[in-house]
Amino acid sequence: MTTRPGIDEVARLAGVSKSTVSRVLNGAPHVSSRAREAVRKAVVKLDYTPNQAARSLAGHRAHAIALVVSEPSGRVLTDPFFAGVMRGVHAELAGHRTQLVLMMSEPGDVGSYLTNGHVDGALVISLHGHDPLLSLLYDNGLPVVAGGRPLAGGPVPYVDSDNFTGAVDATQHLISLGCQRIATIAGPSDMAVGLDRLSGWRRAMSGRRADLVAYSDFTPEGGAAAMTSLLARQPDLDGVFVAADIMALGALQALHAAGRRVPDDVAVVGFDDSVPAVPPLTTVKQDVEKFGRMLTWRLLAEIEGEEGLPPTVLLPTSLVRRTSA
Amino acid sequence: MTTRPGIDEVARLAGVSKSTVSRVLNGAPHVSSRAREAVRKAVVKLDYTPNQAARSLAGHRAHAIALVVSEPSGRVLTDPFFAGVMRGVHAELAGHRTQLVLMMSEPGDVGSYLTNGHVDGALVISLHGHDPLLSLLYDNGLPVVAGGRPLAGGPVPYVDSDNFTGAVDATQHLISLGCQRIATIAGPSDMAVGLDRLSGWRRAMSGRRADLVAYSDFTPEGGAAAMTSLLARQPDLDGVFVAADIMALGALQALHAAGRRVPDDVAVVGFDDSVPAVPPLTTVKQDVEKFGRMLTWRLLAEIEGEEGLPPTVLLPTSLVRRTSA
DNA sequence: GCAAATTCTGGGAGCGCTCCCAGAAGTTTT
DNA sequence: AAAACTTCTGGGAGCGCTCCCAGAATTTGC
Repeated sequence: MTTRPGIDEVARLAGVSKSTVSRVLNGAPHVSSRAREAVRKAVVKLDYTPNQAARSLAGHRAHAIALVVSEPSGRVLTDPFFAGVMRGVHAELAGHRTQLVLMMSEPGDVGSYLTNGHVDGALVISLHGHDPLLSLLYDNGLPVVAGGRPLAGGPVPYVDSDNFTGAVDATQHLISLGCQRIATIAGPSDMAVGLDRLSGWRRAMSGRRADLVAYSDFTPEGGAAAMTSLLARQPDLDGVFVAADIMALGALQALHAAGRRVPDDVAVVGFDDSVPAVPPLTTVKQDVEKFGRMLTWRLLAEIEGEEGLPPTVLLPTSLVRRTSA
Repeated sequence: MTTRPGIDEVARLAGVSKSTVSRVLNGAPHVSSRAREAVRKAVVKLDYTPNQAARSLAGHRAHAIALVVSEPSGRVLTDPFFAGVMRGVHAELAGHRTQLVLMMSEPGDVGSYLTNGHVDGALVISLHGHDPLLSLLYDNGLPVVAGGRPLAGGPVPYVDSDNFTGAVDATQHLISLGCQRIATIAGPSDMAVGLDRLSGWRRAMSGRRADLVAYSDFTPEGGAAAMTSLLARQPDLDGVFVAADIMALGALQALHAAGRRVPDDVAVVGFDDSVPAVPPLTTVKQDVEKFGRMLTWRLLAEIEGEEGLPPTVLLPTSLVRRTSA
């Protein structure tokens, strides 16, 4: 690796000063088109890439944002939801000369790392309960956007799927199918996504018996266990709304093991449209990639200091009919 | 956000010089335990975090490594394999004060970005065909480790699962079950992982008719299509080795749609142990998290300039018996 | 005991940029 | 035509660290 060209080499080759090169690089105004062109050529010729470290140090901008996964075990990574979001984040970041730094938040020092100028902003997803991380960041003046409604409320802007409406649609579909005893496998009650989908189910079930609820944890194993216990409580249940496809996978296994046919004996509706299954799941589709893009767009806008940004963005969902219900 | 404390504030509070603080921070020798202790206390009291940008600039180290996903579409992100690897990378990075920067390699400029000092090394995974990226990086003197054997060969160190042996085991299991007409759904032929698993199948099939091969692309849809075509060619096939669970999911759907019972009519063995399915898949398990850890360990060691590092690390696999075969 | 080695410490010169400031060049107004 | 702007340009002072070097404190050898 030969020594990298510096900004002064570019300046020399282009016949201008460092300052002018810097202006061109940062798209600042007050540069003659002749100078701009000369710099452009020099940059290409030398294959020059500005040194991020120096830029950050001098410019007080990190040129990086953090994606904080607030999950001790790091389990979320396996989640197709997470993968989709990350793809969206990446897509939106393209062309912004901004790095994506990935963090897991188990160690308590994440907060101070983030508030200490290493990143220009943070995306926080998979937030549980009343995690103080969000307000810590917010109070320190770091631009933050939450992925999924934070349970704690507060002034932090967030992007979320319309989980409530999605769950209502899913449940109504089950009802319209003629199901009489409809259960639900809900997500963790310390996350808004779990609560909101459960609320949707309750809303749609109003006027009916709505006590067949099993809480679980967004894992296939958890879904299987929940299904088994539901079956024990109500052997003749004929419909179930599972608050995540990933749990539905487990539920399907449990149903199969218990000798129930899907959808003939029990109709199953999932949420996420994230995994293929046997039989193919009827599910509530959410556009996770768009989710990631909105999240990132919102954060970048905040960092740029744009005015009048919406505090909340709710993305629509849609029911996808397949075989399971 | 109040002004962050700098190294000189720490120095002042600890009653020593900047240099000494720097030494303590970097674990350099020749520091009295008294000074070390004083600095430690000051750091805690001020909640001091060193400024990465300044460290990088002055120290000629980026304190960051890149995880390069060499997949145009970014599709890999959805793959449970990728998620597991990333978890491993993260785990191994903990305590190394090193950032993980995520990159997709579609734009051609990734190479020059990487070779221009923004990262201390790179992990390249999901490499297709004879992608020139690896040698570009290697030739520029950047420490690189490939995740999965690079098809192009060359001097770049790599970490891989023992795909060949795993495939042999899977196929032999099918044979020991008494299957007579064993097919395989292979991965893409421009990736070593696809080729190696196919070789394993061929090895185990030696002496038998081994022409029931369908190539696919590590997606559920592709797996379904491959299964369908296989069924058309050989309606009475009774065993199939699918080179990835994610494809097996699709194959299972196709089998189901064609009215075949698994495992009674057709026994199915997958690879990866990455997804739950109905019926639960018999599959070749590989420890993807360990994969990520090895990858990272190898790269960090290379960056540190350790001697006598193994050019290649092969991780063992094991057959997990479940219901599908 | 003193010289020589060894461990420790502080000073200060950069790392490669950005950004402020003052001045040069060019344009419009009176 | 000079005055008053406006657009452009270069110089140079940092940003907060690391690392080299020389000097102070301490230990060891004879």
